[in-house]
This record gives sequence, structure tokens and C-alpha cells, in this order.
Amino acid sequence: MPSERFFITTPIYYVNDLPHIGHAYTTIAADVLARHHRQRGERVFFLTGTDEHGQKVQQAADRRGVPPQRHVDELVVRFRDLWQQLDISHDDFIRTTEPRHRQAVQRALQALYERGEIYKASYEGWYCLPDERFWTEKELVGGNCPECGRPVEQVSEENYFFKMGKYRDWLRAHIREHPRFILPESRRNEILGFLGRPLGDLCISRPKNRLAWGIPLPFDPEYVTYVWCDALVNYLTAPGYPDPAFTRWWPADCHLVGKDILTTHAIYWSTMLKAMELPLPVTLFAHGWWTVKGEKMSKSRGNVVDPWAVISEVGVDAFRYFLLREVPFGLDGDYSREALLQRYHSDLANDLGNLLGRLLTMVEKYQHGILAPPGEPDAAFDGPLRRLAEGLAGQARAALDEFAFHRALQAIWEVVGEANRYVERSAPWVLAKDPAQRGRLATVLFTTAAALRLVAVSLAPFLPRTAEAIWSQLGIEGSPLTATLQSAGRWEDLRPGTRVLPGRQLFPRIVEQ
RNA sequence: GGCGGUGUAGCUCAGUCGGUAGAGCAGGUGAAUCAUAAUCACUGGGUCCGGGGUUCGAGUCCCUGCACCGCCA
Repeated sequence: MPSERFFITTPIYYVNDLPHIGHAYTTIAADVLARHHRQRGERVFFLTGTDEHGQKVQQAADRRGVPPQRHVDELVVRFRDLWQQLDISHDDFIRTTEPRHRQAVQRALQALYERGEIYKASYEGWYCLPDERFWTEKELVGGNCPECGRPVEQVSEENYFFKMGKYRDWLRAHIREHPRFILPESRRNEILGFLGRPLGDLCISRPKNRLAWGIPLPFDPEYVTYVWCDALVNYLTAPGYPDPAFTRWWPADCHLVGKDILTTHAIYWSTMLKAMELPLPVTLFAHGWWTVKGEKMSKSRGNVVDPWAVISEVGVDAFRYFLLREVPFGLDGDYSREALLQRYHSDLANDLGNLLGRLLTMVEKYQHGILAPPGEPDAAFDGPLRRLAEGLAGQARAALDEFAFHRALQAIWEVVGEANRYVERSAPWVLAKDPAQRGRLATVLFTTAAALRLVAVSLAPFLPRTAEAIWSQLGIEGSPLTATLQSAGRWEDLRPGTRVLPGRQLFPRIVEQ
């Protein structure tokens, strides 16, 4: 029985960060899956948002001399704007400073407290202020923070702890019994390896006098909630927790995360849910990172890719295409303008754009712009393209069920390639010279258009604007963005007699000045 | 240091149960002219990282060395 609903999330992004290619990557991937599942006719809930508490936000606000809330209110706009620019179709955008979230976090913590899952203890360790975390003596590198290299200070304080450690064996068993719980498999093995050693409890509080910008613990107002406990709960808040109706969506079908925060999700989040007696998400997928010309992206290198700049040069769809086509999801990828332009020209402009262009021109020239009814198809000649196009949706679906975005796109381009070969073999420009071949010409052009229509359907979750342009230029009514596979996924759904409307050419070549 | 992974054509990578290697892109030649000089056809003799072993036969299994990567310490 296929699931009738699909709940997918991105992480909530730290609002203090400038949105970059990494944020865009996760969010675009989630968007494609959300759109794809809508196409299947499922009820979809696609959630993204921002993480707005913590020391860095407080410090940044202090430096600017503005209240933290005002600070984050201003910063969140950048994310909202980028998602709009990237045609992200999220159903909800959650901010951890919203009242609904504060309420959810407090209810969750209260529930854990009442169950005896939280205790208070004295904690002593070396604290790194910028990273907001404790280190043990052994972990320090030259007396400094092993993560950022900055000096640490010794701190001793009372804090609240979640009894995470006792869930270790249960969690290992859960991961072993659910092969799709953590993907890709290599990451699953890493987590199992991590769980091979003892698991400690989790400090879930920070004294208010040290960090005020957070959600107060419901059972002790002198403390605020540790940022991770705060952030992870967003996945419950958005569907409505603590209102029991949140189970309309929970458990999530998929949490997409970067590989850097997999452990947090796989271990902190899973054990928290278990302690609350809530079901676990179906899949945690950890994707890879983007380097830039082989180097890690960083502010100091000055090589951070600005998504807005990329969009303004090549357009939204080309950016979305590149990110998901260039690298298998889960592996690291390398970004460069050269690689982007290569994909842009060879795949988008030459293969796809040109295919639509040549078809439209031929319909204009040979059929006065009105797609004529096809003649009797020649099974041997016209059949292969049709069969390939009709199998496309299934191929794409199978690939996306495995988060193999690149394979789904490959399958789409196999149809595009076959269509180009088909046109070449059919040579409509020759048929057009012979009045006796009108029927045959009509069949060829119709067959090509029908294949292209189905290409647009499967392409819609990836490149919404392009899919829509293909449909409208072919003169097809409706939109591939709102159509379902059931309503528009058949070959016969293309009606002859449509007036083609050549518009702006898809993916014009980018010529260097 | 421990555990795991990777190393295949110029580049990026596929190679299922072992039978003497494939795709895309780039490059070369040609055809065609509907098209965004786009498309299509033809063109790939690469120690499948090195060394040993098992086998009638290994990129594909085992051991070992090297290089790179990930997680942990």
C-alpha cells in the first residue's frame, strides 16, 4: 500500500548564516521530492525554516545594538527571498522564535521531565564560547577548542541532562532492523560504528545568565534549552504538536540533512522521540557537500557561491538542474562556473532546448502552427520513442524513491536523446517536400511532441519553469505543475489540433563577452 | 591509532551471480540543414593503483603494499 501522505523536511537553517549553495542544495532536493509526490497524487507537507536562538545570534544582535528578535526578523528575509527566487514550494516555514514553537518545545521538555527522562547534575568542562559547547580535557588541542582553535574557558555549572545513553542498544537495533532509516548506507554504517561505543547523556540546558536567547525550560526558568533540543523539535511543531492532530503528518517520511548534522539527527533526535514514545521518521538522508573548484567553501577563502548571482546569470532552472544532475545525492560535489556552463550548454541548450525549438519551427513551417492529427503509426519506427517516453515516469519514480536525483534526470535525458535521434531518422524536412507524405509527417511531429510533453511532466518537479514553458509553447492546456501523473501522464493526453506558441527559446547559449 | 570506503578511457563515473571492459562529456572525421554552429552517424586498443594468491578463467573473490576520503579517537 503506497503511503497517501508525504512529510518531508529540510533542516532549519541557522539564521545568522548567509544563505549559500549548501542551503540551496538541500532545499531544492526537498522541493523536487515534494513536487514529485504531489504529482503522484499524495498529500504532501514540505517543511523548512530557520533556527534563530543561540549565542551567535545574541552576540550579533548585541554588536548591532538591536534586540535579538529584531535582528532575526531582519535576517530571516534572506532565506525567504532565496526560496522564493528558487521556486521552492514549501508548505510551511517555521521559525524557532515563533510562539507555536516555544510552546511545543516546552511541552516536549515537560513531557520528558515528567517521565523521569531528565535529571539535574553538576557539569564541569572546558567551554568554547563561539561554538557554544563543552569539551573534555582530552579533546582539547593545545589547550584550545579542537573545532575552531580558539581558547576555551573552564566552566563548572549545574545543568539538566537527558538520559540518552540508556537508549543506545535500542537505537542500534532500530537502525539494524530498518535499512532505510539512515541513508546512504555508508552513513548508516558510520552511525552504527559510533553506537558501538558507550553513549553518554545529553546536556539539554544552558544557564540563563550565560545565554539568555533561548526557550526557557518549563520546569526551571533559570535555564534555557540547548539549541539542538530546541531546533529538532521544529519537526513536531510544524505539524501541530502538542495538538494530537500533529499525527496527521508525523512521523516524517524524510528528513533531509547535510552530512555534518546526521549524528545529531540520528542519535539525539531518535532517542528524544523514543523517550517521548513517539514514532521515528522513516528516513534520514544525509547528502554531501559542495566544494568549489576542489576547495572547501569558506568565507576566508572568499569562494562562497552566491546563489542569487548564479540565478541571475543562468536562471533558476539551470541552477536546480546542475545541483541535482552533476553529482549523486549523498556524495560530495564540486562546483565551478565552467562545469555549470558545460551542463547548461550540452544538456539544457543543445539537447532539450534545441529539441523543442526545432519541433516548434517545423510545426510552424509545415503545419501552419497547428499540430496535425497523427497518421497511422509505424510500430517499428515510432514505437521505441513512445515506449521509452511512456516508461519515463516509472523510471523517474524508481530513481527518486532511492533519492537518486541524477538517475531520474538521466532517464529524462534518455528520452530527449531518443527524440532527437527520432527526428533525425524521420527527417521531417524531407517529408515536408512531398505532399504524399503529409500523414507520415504529421505522425512524426505528433510523436515528437507527445514525447516532449511527457518529458515535461517528469521534468516538472526538477525544472518547474521549463516544464511549464514546454507545455505552453506546445499549446497544451493546463500546467504540468498542477497535473498529476494520473491526469496527464498518458501518451494519449496530447490532443492534436493545438496551436503551438513559440516563446522565448529555452536556455539560450551564454556567449562570453 | 581504530573502523569503514574509494582508486576503471583526457574529465566525471557505470560495471549485477567471476568468463579477457562500458556510458556521458571533451577531442577527431563525416552526414544533414528543421533548429540555439544546435542535431545525427562513425571514431575509445585504457598495466581496470602496485604486488602476490585462489580459479580453466578476476576489474569482479582472498592476502598484502601505496594513495586518497569519511567516521571515531
